[in-house]
Amino acid sequence: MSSRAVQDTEGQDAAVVGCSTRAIRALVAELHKRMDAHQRGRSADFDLTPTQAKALEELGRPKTARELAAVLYCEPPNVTYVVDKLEKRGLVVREPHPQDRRAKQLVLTEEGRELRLELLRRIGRDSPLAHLSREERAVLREQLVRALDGAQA
Amino acid sequence: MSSRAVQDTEGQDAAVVGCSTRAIRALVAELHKRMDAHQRGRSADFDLTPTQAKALEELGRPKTARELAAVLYCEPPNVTYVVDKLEKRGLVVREPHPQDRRAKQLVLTEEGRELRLELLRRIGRDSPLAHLSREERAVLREQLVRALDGAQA
DNA sequence: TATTGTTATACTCTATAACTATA
DNA sequence: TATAGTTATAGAGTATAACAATA
Repeated sequence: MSSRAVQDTEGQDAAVVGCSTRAIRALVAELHKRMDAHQRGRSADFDLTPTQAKALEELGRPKTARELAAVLYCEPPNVTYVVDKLEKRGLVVREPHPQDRRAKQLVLTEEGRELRLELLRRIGRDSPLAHLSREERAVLREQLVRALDGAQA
Repeated sequence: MSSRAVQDTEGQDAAVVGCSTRAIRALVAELHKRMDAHQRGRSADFDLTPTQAKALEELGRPKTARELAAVLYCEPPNVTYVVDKLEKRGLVVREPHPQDRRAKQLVLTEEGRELRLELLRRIGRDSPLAHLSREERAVLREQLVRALDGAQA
């Protein structure tokens, strides 16, 4: 990132200079891209697509398909799609729901739980944020929470 | 977001509590999602897909197709795809490159320049960050830059 | 021989609609 | 009648391979 001055409204560098909304959007997008690329890479290390990895993470506790759809921000048919693949690999099983016979509980197998923990460990190590001290991460977190707080969901 | 305590490694709430790498990843992803949704919505207001809008933004200065591909993080065929649509709407023209007759300069038309500025103005207004003061944005920006600084690209 | 942009094509991901079995 | 999950299908969006023009 160069630090060429803000010359005009047309310059693309205006996006990363100053503290305009647009500048912050560019920075958030860049940070997200790096963390996402990191997670994508580590997921691939275990032959998991990013969505499969996210599903595995979220199934630390059993969930129904709809609950999983909610946290993955996707529609139920996609959960079927993802869970099919995890089930074929023996990482997840569909169990009958104790209260509602229409629903199913998605539960990690022993192998699924192990892979989940390995994945989380791997993602945490050599993360794009590894160079920050605990204090720096706390400050960053504080600012992110503040930014999210007043924003409309 | 509840504030249930960090109970164990399996709890999904561990993702948003504390200042672990994972917690920050979740926060960055959430903020990015909101800003992205906002931009998607404002782009749609002008009948632009997010990628078309991003291309329009980046063409504040003329670029070749490969340069545009680089900033859009995509492959050249997709640039052809996007530029085709922008050109049909009269927002962009493909001009011969002055130095290299293989390449083309992608240049905004007068209409394209106007739409670009309207779009940027619209995105800046009522942004998800509008509730932050100028000082708060400055602090947030400072932390984001720090996080990006040492991270491997 | 390498590179620019295009065409043709395939693949991934996600969404909608229709179906079943329960509630 | 409404809801949970599945199936079938279609649509974006993106990627790879082959090609023509030029370097």
